[in-house]
Amino acid sequence: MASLHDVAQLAGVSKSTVSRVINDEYGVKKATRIKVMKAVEEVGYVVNQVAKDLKSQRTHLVGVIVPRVSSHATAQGVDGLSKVFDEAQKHVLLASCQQNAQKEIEYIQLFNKKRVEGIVLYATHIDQQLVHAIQQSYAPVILVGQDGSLFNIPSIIHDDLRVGFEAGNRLLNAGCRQIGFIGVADSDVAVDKMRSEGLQQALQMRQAEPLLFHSHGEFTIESGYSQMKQLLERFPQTDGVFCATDRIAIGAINALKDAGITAGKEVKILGVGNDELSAVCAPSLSTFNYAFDKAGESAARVLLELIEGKPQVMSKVVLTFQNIDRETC
Amino acid sequence: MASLHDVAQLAGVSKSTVSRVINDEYGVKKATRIKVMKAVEEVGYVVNQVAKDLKSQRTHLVGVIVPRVSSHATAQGVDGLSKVFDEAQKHVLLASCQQNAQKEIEYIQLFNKKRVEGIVLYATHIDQQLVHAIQQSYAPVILVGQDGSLFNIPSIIHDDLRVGFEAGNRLLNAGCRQIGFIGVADSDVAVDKMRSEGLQQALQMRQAEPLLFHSHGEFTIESGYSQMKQLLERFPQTDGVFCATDRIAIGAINALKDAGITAGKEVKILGVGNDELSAVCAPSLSTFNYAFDKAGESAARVLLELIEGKPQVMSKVVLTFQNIDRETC
DNA sequence: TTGAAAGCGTTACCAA
DNA sequence: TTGGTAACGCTTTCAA
Repeated sequence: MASLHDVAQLAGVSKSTVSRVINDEYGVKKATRIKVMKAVEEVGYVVNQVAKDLKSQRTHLVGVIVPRVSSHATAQGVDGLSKVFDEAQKHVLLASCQQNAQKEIEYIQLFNKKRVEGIVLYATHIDQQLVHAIQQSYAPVILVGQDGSLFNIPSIIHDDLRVGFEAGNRLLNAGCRQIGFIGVADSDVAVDKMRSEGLQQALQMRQAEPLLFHSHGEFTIESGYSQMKQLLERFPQTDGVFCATDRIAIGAINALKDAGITAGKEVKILGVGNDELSAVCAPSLSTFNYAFDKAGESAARVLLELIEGKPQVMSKVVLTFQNIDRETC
Repeated sequence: MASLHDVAQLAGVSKSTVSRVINDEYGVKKATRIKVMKAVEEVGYVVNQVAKDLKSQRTHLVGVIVPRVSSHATAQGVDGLSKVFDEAQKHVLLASCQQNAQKEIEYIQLFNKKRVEGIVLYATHIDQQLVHAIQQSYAPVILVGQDGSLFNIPSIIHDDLRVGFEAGNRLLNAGCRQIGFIGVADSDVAVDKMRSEGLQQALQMRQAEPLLFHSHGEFTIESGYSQMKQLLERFPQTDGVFCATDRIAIGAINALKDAGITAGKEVKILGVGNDELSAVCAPSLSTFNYAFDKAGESAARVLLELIEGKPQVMSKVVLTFQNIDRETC
């Protein structure tokens, strides 16, 4: 592949001159410019950005780490942040970890070798190892979805405590008395811990019955289904269920259906996320709208400021949500 | 940020020696090795991959260009190809074009500057300009979703003609006589042209009534809804509709519902893709399963072979599909 | 208006 | 077993 050197030779000028022409600098005679441009055409010269990056010590690269891209939260998020980065002329190096938490750390290190200017990390949990890796990172890291502010890692999160609190109030207002929670791994602070805690706070404050159950499963429809099925047997008195995500909630709706129960009548169901699925399923799912695209955009914007060396002004951004009332509550 | 040079100085050895230690080459005295490792720790040395890439003339980078990531086809595809590239130690530079076709070309050029080793392009249409840009690319390009084999661009596609043909047969077998097609932009050969053409061929072969209508819209539920609504007025005799995608089909189901018609009874509906939505909506959507994850994996694998300099053995891979029978047909 | 040379951080070859 | 040096492809400074 042709280099500046080849072009220079063909045009009969020096590399410096070719460089000047390529970069539209002035102070080059028109005749030389044309001569050079012709040579560029002829050899099919394409700038070597790697060399340029090395010379300039800037890569214009940002790293994005996600557990997987085919989830509502991350897909929307990646589109959101791509847009912002694109406008800022940054390019996205994407790593999909296939749910393998160890890889998050490997990618943080890899991205540092690649000299990315910043990293957006969609985490599902946060432990000592991860915190350490982030602190070791030369490139600034911003966390999305989990709260790392305790460790001074700037974070974009959703208001998971309040969403649980709201869920409790919505279920109680709908007349529920025996309320349970279907969550995910308890290492997931945002999705499992905060949301259930908010729910419990609401029950306490309203002096309702304490939480009937809190079960742990996966982020899938199938998992929601099988959990709800088991829970129905153990807790037939259940009349309200708050599910940590919409997909889990849809599984729960199906389990109720199979048991001859209509979600929204005998048992109220509430999800989180406002996944497209929730509008389409039957009965349609009452939920909370989480602005995943805005989360991505915010993360990108905050990271850009950090990259530009602006002082870090916030320790976290907590995004709000909207109640979405449909048929199941 | 510390470089080999700094480490060398601190350890009191030459850069060459440090390089040898870093890269685990043998022929280094144990004592020196330890001395160097200590220095590495001390200055927090991190390899500069940019310099390494320049020196070795290899970036281990592949570019992936998508119209957007938050669609079933691309999200699944990106996860699939990420997995394969990850195993092959390649890293993914992702560009989300926000449906702006001009950007596809810009990104092909940008990626060449960045010296990616190959490019996966999810295209929504294919024109002279795009073909030209691909032919100019030094990095091999593989197309997903559209057939570029006519221009000698290796392509991974779904069997869009046959899916239309099958759709025709399924609708006819279900007793439909007045069949229409709801498509997308007619510049989209794969999704609009091929699928409708297959449908027409089935109608012809079975000597059924010719296609009642062929309308053009967007890839959204809303668009499917508004089109179906209009078409119902113009063609009240319709008893079967093949929709170019599942989302469009779901919009159509809702439009029928609003008109007091049950999809699957008076009017049969068929979609394409087996989007998760199709299993969850009511009535549930009969469709065709497209293996988007496999498409991504295939693309990655084919590209890897090209990168490794293996001869190009195929001009396209046509993936098959499965009929998914649910309630609407 | 142009060119020569140094240097970005590596590796690889040759010499010591 | 180690070190010096050139080279990867570019930009930038200084001199001509």
